[in-house]
Amino acid sequence: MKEVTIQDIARVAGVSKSTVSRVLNGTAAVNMAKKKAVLEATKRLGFKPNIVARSLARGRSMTIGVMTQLIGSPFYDTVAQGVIAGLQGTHYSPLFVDGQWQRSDQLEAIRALVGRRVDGLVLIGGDISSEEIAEHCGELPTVFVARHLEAESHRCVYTDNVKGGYHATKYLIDKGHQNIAIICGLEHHPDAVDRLKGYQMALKEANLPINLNLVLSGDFSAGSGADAINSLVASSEPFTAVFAANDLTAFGARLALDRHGFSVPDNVSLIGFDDQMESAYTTPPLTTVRQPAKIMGELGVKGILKLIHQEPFSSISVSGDLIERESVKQI
Amino acid sequence: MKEVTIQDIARVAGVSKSTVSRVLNGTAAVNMAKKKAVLEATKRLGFKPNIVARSLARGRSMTIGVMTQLIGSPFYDTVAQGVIAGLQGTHYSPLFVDGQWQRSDQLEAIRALVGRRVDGLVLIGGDISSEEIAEHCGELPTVFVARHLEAESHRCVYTDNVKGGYHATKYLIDKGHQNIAIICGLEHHPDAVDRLKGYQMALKEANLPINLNLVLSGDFSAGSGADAINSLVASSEPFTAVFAANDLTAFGARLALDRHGFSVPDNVSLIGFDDQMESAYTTPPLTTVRQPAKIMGELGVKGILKLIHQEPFSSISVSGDLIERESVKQI
DNA sequence: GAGTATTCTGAAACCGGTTTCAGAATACTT
DNA sequence: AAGTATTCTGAAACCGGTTTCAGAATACTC
Repeated sequence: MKEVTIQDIARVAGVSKSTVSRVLNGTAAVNMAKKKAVLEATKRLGFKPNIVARSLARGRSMTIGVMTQLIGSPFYDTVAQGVIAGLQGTHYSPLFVDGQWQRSDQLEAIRALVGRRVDGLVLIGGDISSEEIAEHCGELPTVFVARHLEAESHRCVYTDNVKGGYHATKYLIDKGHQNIAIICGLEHHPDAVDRLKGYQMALKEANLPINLNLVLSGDFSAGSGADAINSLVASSEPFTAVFAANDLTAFGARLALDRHGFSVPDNVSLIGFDDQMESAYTTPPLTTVRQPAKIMGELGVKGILKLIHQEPFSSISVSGDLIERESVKQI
Repeated sequence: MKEVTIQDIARVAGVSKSTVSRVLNGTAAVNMAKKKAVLEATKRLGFKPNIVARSLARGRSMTIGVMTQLIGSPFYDTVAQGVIAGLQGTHYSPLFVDGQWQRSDQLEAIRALVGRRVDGLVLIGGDISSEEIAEHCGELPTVFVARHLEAESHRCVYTDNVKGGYHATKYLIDKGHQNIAIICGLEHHPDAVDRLKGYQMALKEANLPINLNLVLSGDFSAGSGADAINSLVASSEPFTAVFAANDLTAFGARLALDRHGFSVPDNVSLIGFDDQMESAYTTPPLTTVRQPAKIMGELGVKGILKLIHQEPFSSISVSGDLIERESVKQI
C-alpha cells in the first residue's frame, strides 16, 4: 500500500509541495482558496505525515529518549510514568529503551536513542559514568533522574538516599529499637550504599554501636530479603527491627520472619523503602520511606524541556517522606 | 556540534558516498584499500549513522512499535519484558508507547508509531476494535498479545481466560468449597468477563448455584479488592473462599479479610490470577493462576518477525498454570 | 498611473543516508 | 591481442518532508 505523500496532495490541490507544507504547518500565510483546497485534499486522501522524513528535514525529532533500568521494576516504572505524565500536552513524545541493569545494554540503548536523533535524553537510574555519557551524548540535552552524579550536578533530579536511610533508622530508634538489622541493596549500587550510610549515621548519632552481624547483604529482590532473615535468625544475633533497602526486600523479609514464628510488628518491626503500590496492602501494611518517584519523573521532563529550549536548569533534590503504617511498633 | 556524516567520511577517505555506504553495510564488494580507508576514517571521526536518514532511505526503520497499557502494571510489564527479550539478538529494537488504559491515548499512541514508520506493531492488551486497527494500521504487520479478537484470529497470542477462571474455581470446589465469592475485574474488560465466565462454568458443572451476592465488582486494583470484601462482610452472606480477578485485587482482599478477623487460609481461602512477582512473598504466599506473560511477549515477537518476513503465522493460545501455594485450604 | 512595499508562491536546495545505472577498470576467453 | 565477462566505483536519483530564495502578484503611496 503506497502511503499518501505531500506530493500527492500538491497534485490534487493544484499547488506546489511548498504550499502544502506551509498550510499544514502554518509557517506562512497562504491564499484562502488554496489553503482550503489543500486541507480538503489532505482529509480526502487521509494524509498522515511521515515523521521520519519530517525529522530528517527539520533536524529535530520531537522525541525524548528515556532510558529506564528495567520495565517491571516498581520504582523505575513509577518514574517512567511521571515522564509520560510530564510530556502530556507538550509536542514531544517519549521513546523508551530498557537498560536491563546491564552497563553494556545501557550504552547500547543510549546509542540507539542518539542514532534516532532524539532531542533530549532522560536517563533514569543506571550506572554509566560521566565520561561515557559525554562520549555518547556530546551536546545532547540530558537529564539524570533518580541518580546523583558529582560531575553532572547541574542536571540531576534525585532523592537524598542518605537522608532517607537516616530517617528510617532514626524512626526505629525513636520507637525504642536498639538492635536494628539492615538488609542492603546491590553492593555497589549508589542508592544502596547511601541508604546504608544513612543507617550508620543514625546509629552513630544515637550512640548505638554498628553491629556488623546486623548488616545483611541483599540485592533489592524479595528473595534476598528472605535469605537475609534466614541467615540472621540462624546466627541467633538478637534484633527487634529490620530496615530493608526497598519494599520488595521487605516483603521477602516479612515472609521469612513469619516462617520463623516472628510476628510483625509484635516481635519484630519492619520498615521498607520506596512505597510501592502493594505496600499499603500487605499484612500488616508496610511502614516505608516514600520516594516521590512520579514527581521525579515529571521534574526530569521539566528539566529536559528547559535544556532543549536553552533555559537554565539546575539539579533538584526531592525528599522522601516516611509513611507510617503498621509494621513498626514502639517498644 | 556538527554531526559526522557519511559525506565527511567520503571526503577523508577519498572515495564517494556510495562507496562508504557499501562498506558500512557490506552491500557490495569494495576494493580492499578503499575499504580500509573508509573503516579507518569511520573510526577516526567517530561516525554514528543517522538512523532517521537511513530509515527514510530504506523505507524501513528496523523498529517494532510496542503499545502497552500502562507502564507499571505488573502483568503488562512482564509481557513487555518478553518482547524485549525476544528482540534481543535481532536487529530490531522496540519503541514503547503507553496506552494509559484510555482508548483515545491508545489510538494516539498507534498513530505516533505508524507515523514513525515502525516495521511492525505489537499491541499488548487494550480495547480498540478491529475496525480502528484496520483504519490506522492498514497493511502494517501487527500482532495482538494478551488479547483475543475474533476478527484477528490469525495474529493473536493470548491465554484462555475462561479456562483460567474455570481452573481457579474448580480448584476451590475440589478443595471442598461451596460458597465461593468472585471479585471481578473491570466491567467491560474482556479478560475480566472471561474469568467470570470460567467461574460460572465451574460452578454450573459442579451443580452449585450462582449466587449473585457472591459476585462482587472490582477494577483490578488492590483497593477494589478491599472494598469488595468490606461489602461482602457487611452483607453477611456466608462464604469460605474468594477468587480475585488478579493478584493485586487478592492483596487488597487479603488485607480486608485480616481486618475483619478472617484468617487466610484457615477461615477463608483466597486465590488470585497472574502470579506477579510479589505473590510468592505475601503471608501466606498466594495460590494463583500464572499467566506465562513473558513467554507471551516472546511469542508475540516471533510472530511479528514472521509477518514482517512474509512468513505464515497464526494465533497461539497459551495456557495458564495453577500455582499452588498456601492461601487455599481443604475444608 | 508610475513607483515602491507587501504578500504569495513555486522551483530548487537540503536533511543524510541508500540504490540504481552506466561507465571504468580489471580478469578471463579463445 | 582482441573480444567478452566480471568486478568496482562514482554520479545522480530517490526517500518525504522543510526552507531558502527569487520572482510574480497584489496592495499601497504620492
